[in-house]
Amino acid sequence: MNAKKSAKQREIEQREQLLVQTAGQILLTEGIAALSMERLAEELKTAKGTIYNHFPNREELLLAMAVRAIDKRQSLFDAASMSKGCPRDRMVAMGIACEIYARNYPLHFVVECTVRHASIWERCSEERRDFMRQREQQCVGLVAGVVRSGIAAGDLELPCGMRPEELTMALWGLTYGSYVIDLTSPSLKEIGIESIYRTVRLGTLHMINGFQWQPIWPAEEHDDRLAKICKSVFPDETPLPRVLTPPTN
Amino acid sequence: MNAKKSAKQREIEQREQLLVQTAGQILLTEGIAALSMERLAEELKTAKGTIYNHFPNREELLLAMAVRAIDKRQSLFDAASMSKGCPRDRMVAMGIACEIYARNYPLHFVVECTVRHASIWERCSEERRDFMRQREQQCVGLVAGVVRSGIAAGDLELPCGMRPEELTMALWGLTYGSYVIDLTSPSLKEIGIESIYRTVRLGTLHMINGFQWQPIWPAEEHDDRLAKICKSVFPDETPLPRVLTPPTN
DNA sequence: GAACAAAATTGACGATCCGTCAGAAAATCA
DNA sequence: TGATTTTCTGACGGATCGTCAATTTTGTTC
Repeated sequence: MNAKKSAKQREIEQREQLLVQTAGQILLTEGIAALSMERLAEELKTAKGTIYNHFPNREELLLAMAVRAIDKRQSLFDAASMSKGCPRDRMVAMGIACEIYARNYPLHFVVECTVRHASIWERCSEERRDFMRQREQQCVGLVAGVVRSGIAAGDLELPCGMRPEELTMALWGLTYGSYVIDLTSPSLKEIGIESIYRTVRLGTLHMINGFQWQPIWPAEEHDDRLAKICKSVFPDETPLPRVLTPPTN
Repeated sequence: MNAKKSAKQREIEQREQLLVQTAGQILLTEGIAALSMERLAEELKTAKGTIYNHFPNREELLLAMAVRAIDKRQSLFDAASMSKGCPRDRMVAMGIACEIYARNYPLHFVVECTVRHASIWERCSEERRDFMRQREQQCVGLVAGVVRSGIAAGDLELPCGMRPEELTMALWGLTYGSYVIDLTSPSLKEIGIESIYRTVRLGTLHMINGFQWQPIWPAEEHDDRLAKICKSVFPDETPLPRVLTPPTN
């Protein structure tokens, strides 16, 4: 009985996987406009009603995709937060996690941005929204934890009663905002931005330097340092290229 | 003939104003979902076709609202770029412009964010998109100009061949990203962020400090400095409150 | 394996909203 | 005033959402 039950069960679960996956494919290649329930049903050779059996509406489907995305992000953050080295190196690892996420998992990032929009967010069940909120808080918590360890180590002192979460927020805003603009802004090249990753790396580096988080190093050394941390903390991810200085032979 | 023609003409133009204004009201109070052409027609006691006489589709209406918004933003940036004082003070004025924009013109900011979304952007005419691109570039240009004047004055030296537009981009990402997250993130309070303006001010201040843009001042003095600049550059806007330190009597 | 119950699937359907367009109404002209 | 141009109107076709009664599939019991 259990075996047979799980036969159907498994089929359904498999379809849900396929569903989310196919939706992702469409979203990434043809944009959100092409992602209709009809289209999805057609693609999966099933009826529309069946899809509504998995998700009560389109928004919940998107949020399910977002949960997958934030799972990945959190796993990257986890690795960064548990990396060896001084607190500042761990914070660099956090930045690397973000860059890897934006570079190597474009679908995840697009989904996160999409879900953030009011028109979608407002129509989701409170449960799923709570779930997302929790995850978001956990991510912030991981970064803030690194800030705290920096303070504990005596490497960093925050001004004006600034809380670790507030520094986290500033870094979050910088990275998230930059990648969003890159995603949505028509013509960064024309403006004179060759690589958004350059500006994010330079921006975060100097913000942290501005807070006097020890040890401070100049921008010229950053690529090397980052590459080393990247290799040791994220050995399975495709390594990040240099973007600040040409390679030193 | 001219007088009579412009009678009708004026009526039409007036309606267009009212149209954009009403659309803004709905967008701000009830969200983008409530902003349908039917609803708008009803609100204006006119037929749907008449509205389509003004704008070929919903997206163009939104973009028209966005143009208004960016006009306002640009006027604030203009004032900042032409303010007296050292380059760094002018850059602070730019930050003030952003904060005023986000605080005092919430509709404008929401519209800018909305229009940025692919589903809307993709469906606009190339003319309007070009227009927006141009405006965006002009805004970046204004900020980059202040960076350049800082370099020219010998107050600032950018590392790694960083271009003024790249520093602009980093600041843009930080402010834009933070305000967007504030707008769309469910629960910043719970995370421990009492005011997004605090984190943006602290973040930008320390990033600029990190770049060693002279003169450097500590965070404790920032509120005072900012208030003074705000008062002198934007005398007509409601002044920004202190957010970093309590008032010193 | 047959009869029955439960669960899953289907696609037609009502509802909503977009954008169009032929005809009505209003404004302009001669 | 009558002709012509401009503007306005709302019914319509098309797309998509989400529902639900009917149907098929799956599971259970004897």
